Amino acid sequence: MRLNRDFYIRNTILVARDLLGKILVRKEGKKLYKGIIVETEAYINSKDQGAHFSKGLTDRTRIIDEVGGHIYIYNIYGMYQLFNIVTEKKGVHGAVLLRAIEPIEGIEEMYKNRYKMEFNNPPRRKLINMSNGPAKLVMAMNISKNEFYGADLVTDNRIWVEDAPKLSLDQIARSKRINIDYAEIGRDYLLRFYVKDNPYVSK
DNA sequence: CTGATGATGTTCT
DNA sequence: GAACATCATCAGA
Repeated sequence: MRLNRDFYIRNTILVARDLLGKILVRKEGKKLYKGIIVETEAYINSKDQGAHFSKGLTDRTRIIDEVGGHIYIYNIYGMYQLFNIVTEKKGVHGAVLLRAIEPIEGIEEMYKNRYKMEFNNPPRRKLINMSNGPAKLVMAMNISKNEFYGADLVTDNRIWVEDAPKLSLDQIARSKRINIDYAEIGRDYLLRFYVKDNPYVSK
């Protein structure tokens, strides 16, 4: 079952936590890719200097004004794109960054997307490296800003999130977010969530 | 295994 | 002109 609007329009931190264990599904023609979401980060209100929208929206971030469930993708470091899910009601700003997934279906195709190489008995190291980071999972699932900026996970037929049993709190760990040391207010917030002991969680 | 470094170009000041 | 929600690669231990 696809997650519906009600899931996404809640408090951003709850959405970030509850996305753990859910299944990100990407359909590309006849190919189907699925991965368990194992790591997320919440970006919250205007006091959170780590959030791109802390000083108001720009052309890059305009979609964050939309109702929860829309996709916010942005370019970073010239060569990468990061995937976020807009949260909260329309007009309330919040987003969740997906930082890692555990591939469970379409693995060989995802491997080709990721490495531009045939899947041929690869070492475990390379399987883990397929999607254990925010830009890596975007490459594995062949998601691009051009095609997916502003798409709606509640209605789109190329991408959505499937429900799965809720994880227990003792399966979930929490920490500071990665690489936002520049944010004097916000860098110490415990807004990164990940599945304990899952090998696909980023290093 | 760890830490350092360079790649690369859009966005914002 | 600087900053950047990252990754691959390489040197050293």
